[in-house]
Amino acid sequence: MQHARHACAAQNLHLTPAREFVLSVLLEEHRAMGAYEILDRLKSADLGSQPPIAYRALEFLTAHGFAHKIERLNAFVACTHQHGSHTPAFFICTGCGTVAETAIPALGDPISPVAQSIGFHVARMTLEAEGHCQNCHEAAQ
Amino acid sequence: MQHARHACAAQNLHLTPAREFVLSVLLEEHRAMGAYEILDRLKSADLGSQPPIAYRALEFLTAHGFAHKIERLNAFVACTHQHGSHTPAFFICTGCGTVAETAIPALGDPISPVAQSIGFHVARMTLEAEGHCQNCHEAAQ
DNA sequence: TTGCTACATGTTATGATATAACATATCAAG
DNA sequence: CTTGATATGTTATATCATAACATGTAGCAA
Repeated sequence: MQHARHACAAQNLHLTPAREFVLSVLLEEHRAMGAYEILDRLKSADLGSQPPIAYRALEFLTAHGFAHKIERLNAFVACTHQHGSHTPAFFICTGCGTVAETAIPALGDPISPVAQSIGFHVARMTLEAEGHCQNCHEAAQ
Repeated sequence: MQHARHACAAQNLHLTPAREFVLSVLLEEHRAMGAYEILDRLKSADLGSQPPIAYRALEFLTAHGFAHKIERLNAFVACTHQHGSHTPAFFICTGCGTVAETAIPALGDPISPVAQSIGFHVARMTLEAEGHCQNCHEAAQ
């Protein structure tokens, strides 16, 4: 949150009330939330009541790397890396719903070699793993 | 297609007319198609007119590895690998819409080490890259 | 044959996710 | 004080997906 405020100030981006509120909700929950779940929170906070309000805030946050969309879930999470643009990878726990994030550089970009071999120019990529986190895995035993 | 018929016979799976038709459409198009686009084809072929028809066929095909869902696009492609269960990676061309598939083993599963380090047990994973294929990249120059 | 079971399909209705389009407001720069 | 860029408000609708229940069909066993 601090980080986001600083980053916005530095890049001359407007972290408006709705945007800041959505980010704070995502940071607190630390899980993937649907746009309409977020919209409910916005309603409660009197910051808007219609879908575009939520989608616009989410678009801003994802465009600037403060949040990411989890495609498998059609849902959104706060970015837990305090850095700018990067390609994230996610571990989605189907037990408790938490989402852990890691950056692709930590993996050594797995697809560049393949992409190169077929002449494909990658603009964006998504890596999402579903399974159980340590807690939920132990609980399931 | 041949492969699918054989695989179904071998595993005692029913490749019914609707399922076979959907697979043949996906194989011919060689791109990601939305469920409703597929449903239109089913309608034209008098094989059904309501969404569940398409979704059921797609569920069968994806469950048995004959097709995959592209999460980024909420769309489906035929599997282009003649093998059973595997984790696919996709290269989605935003120019022409074609989707190239490669199997994760070819990449040396990039996330196992990370997953292991945080105690995460991966059940399924998705790797999708968006960009331009060689043709479209050259055309854009 | 009957009746049972499993599987597949037909049908209606609705839920869930997302965006187009246009109006209004805010604010800083010229 | 008006212009342009950005953000918000509002209505409507597009797009994607599934729940729930009814019907059909094929194989099998009594």
